[in-house]
Amino acid sequence: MSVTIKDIAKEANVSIATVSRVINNKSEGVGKETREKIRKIIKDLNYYPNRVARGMVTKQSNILGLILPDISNPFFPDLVRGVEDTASKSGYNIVLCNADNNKDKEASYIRVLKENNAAGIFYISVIKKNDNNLKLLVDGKIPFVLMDRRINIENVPKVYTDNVTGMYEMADYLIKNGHRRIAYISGPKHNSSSDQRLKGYKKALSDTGITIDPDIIKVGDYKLESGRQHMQALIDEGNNFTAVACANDMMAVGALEVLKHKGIKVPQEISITGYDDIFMASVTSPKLTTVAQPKYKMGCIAAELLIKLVQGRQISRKEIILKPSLAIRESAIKRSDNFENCSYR
Amino acid sequence: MSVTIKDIAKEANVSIATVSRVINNKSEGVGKETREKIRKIIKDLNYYPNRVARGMVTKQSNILGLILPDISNPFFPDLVRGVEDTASKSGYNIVLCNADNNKDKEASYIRVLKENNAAGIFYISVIKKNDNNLKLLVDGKIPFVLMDRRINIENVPKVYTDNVTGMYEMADYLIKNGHRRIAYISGPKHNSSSDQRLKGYKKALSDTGITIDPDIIKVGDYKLESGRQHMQALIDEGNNFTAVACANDMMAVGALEVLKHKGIKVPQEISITGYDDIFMASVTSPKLTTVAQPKYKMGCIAAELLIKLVQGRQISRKEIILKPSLAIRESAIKRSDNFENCSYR
DNA sequence: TTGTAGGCGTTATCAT
DNA sequence: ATGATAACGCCTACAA
Repeated sequence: MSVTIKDIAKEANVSIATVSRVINNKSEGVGKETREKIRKIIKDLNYYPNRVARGMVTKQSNILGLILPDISNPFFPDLVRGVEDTASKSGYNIVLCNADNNKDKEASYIRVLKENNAAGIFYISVIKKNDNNLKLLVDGKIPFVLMDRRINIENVPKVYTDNVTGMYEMADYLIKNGHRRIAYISGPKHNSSSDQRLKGYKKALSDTGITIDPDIIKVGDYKLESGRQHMQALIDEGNNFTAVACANDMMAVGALEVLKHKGIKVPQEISITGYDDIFMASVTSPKLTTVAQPKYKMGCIAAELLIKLVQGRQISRKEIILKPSLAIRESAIKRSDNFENCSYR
Repeated sequence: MSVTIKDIAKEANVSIATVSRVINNKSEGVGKETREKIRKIIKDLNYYPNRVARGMVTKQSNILGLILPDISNPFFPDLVRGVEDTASKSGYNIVLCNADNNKDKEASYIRVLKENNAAGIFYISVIKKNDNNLKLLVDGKIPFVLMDRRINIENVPKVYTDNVTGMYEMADYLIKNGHRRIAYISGPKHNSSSDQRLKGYKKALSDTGITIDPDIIKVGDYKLESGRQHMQALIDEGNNFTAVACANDMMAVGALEVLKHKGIKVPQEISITGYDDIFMASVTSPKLTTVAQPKYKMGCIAAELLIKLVQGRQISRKEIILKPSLAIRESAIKRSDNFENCSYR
């Protein structure tokens, strides 16, 4: 049995109310001497307050749930670190919930989180406007912030990066480097980030008057293997292109592999780009040119937001859009003029 | 305010005791009809039990702390996933604690975890026999298991992989491939896994009668940059070697980069190996030959262990040693006979 | 300045 | 088969 407020009270010959006062640093209501004495005893007995009991009466807790698809996905650790670092600075703990984008798992986590009296929830998921889990959150009156994905739901705090602009700028960069035939390996359909990025790609092309050719747009699933497959297909089908933009780094790495395996020189013959700037992007060869998201920062900001919410403080903006930036490295360069004679044709 | 057991009781015209009985599925003590009625009301009112309150009386919680250095380190996500997956299957939640191997941070997390009445703790850290935080855990009578590192402390449950054997086998593999001059880039000193791996390397060499040459043993810090630096140094100092074994993949990736940059062919001129088999190892070019640890499995096993402990059940073994295995890929091959004429000499 | 007592949502013991 | 009630550790009016 651990030491409780009662033990301290008994030892100090005061009431538990007095002890409680010094524990909570109530500035008034305790004599200086008593305070000192109690402090000493607390230390001697190695007492620490029981947050669970405290939570019962204050209706608060320092537990924040973090629901995300999968911590093994290299995109998330940085973001999670950001969340955890700033949360812990304010005394909050993070409960990790890997839900694999599975609605049932998410619902189950939400429930357990509620049962545990979690103060708030970070929610990273493929969410639709009328999502049932969203209702769970709203009806449960539990503060939450949506992260990473741009979702068209009003009145719900969210923080994400501008995926349209990110991919727009990347495509634009390719175009400015002379590329006209730019293949695209997209993420899964009906996934907001994926949709947004595709949109950015298309917009950049049409803004420059380049025809969008469905033949060189492939739909992958954000995983490495699908990058391989679609790169393979792109080549096998005899398509004509000098660059390929991938909707994320994983697929770009897969695509790069295929290219190298075929003896096609990157970036001399074909330029290739990614998205996310996961750590791996900086160690491939050639190093991957990609779109960097401020992942860690996103985590920090989301945490600050949620904590304010939890504490009932005002938040200035409900929607925070972070700017992505290009990480120009080695995998994309100026189109070579004699690309017609590329080895792969 | 959320629905409580009282609301259910009132609605059903029974006492809270009865409601409690059906909530906890007590087989006896409730009439069939009453039970049905209560079940329905629970559903209708969308009631869920408050675990915090329950914990107050049962002295239990479903919260497990996971103290690790840094989730951003690519080695950990898989392991964490293993922990979380099996924990959640048994209804336990994981509180993530990134402590950066910092004793104070760890101590602070341990404290908060105790305050939150955590049921148990996974502890991944560079721990010494008389570590103060260890005492905190033991004195606090909080069940915990040590993970990942082999630590020489009795009577404390631990699960880790055999690092000596892992590196022994890798060095042996290199030797069997004709290498005699095998450089080594070690992890930091006084780090158990690092020490063990170095030990394995040395043992493999001496078992074969190969002289250990301190000149080609460098001490890094497990980070990519130090792999770069020491590879550079190895070459600059004009050392003679045909292979270099690195104590982890990160450093191997850094070393590989330097080699490629210098135009030295891997593996034709120099073989290189890593340790850990993080995802990245499978996408470098050449793909990294490395020592694979069953990371996910380690997480699962540790979780099973801790949960048993928490539930007061018997555990069969206090120390579980997992076997590493070689992941033979492309970065290490047979020593070429004319290595004397390598381009880098 | 300090103490008393009620209550937070449950479980568990003991009656009925 | 059910109900009343103490207890878990703490906070917080309200009283003294």
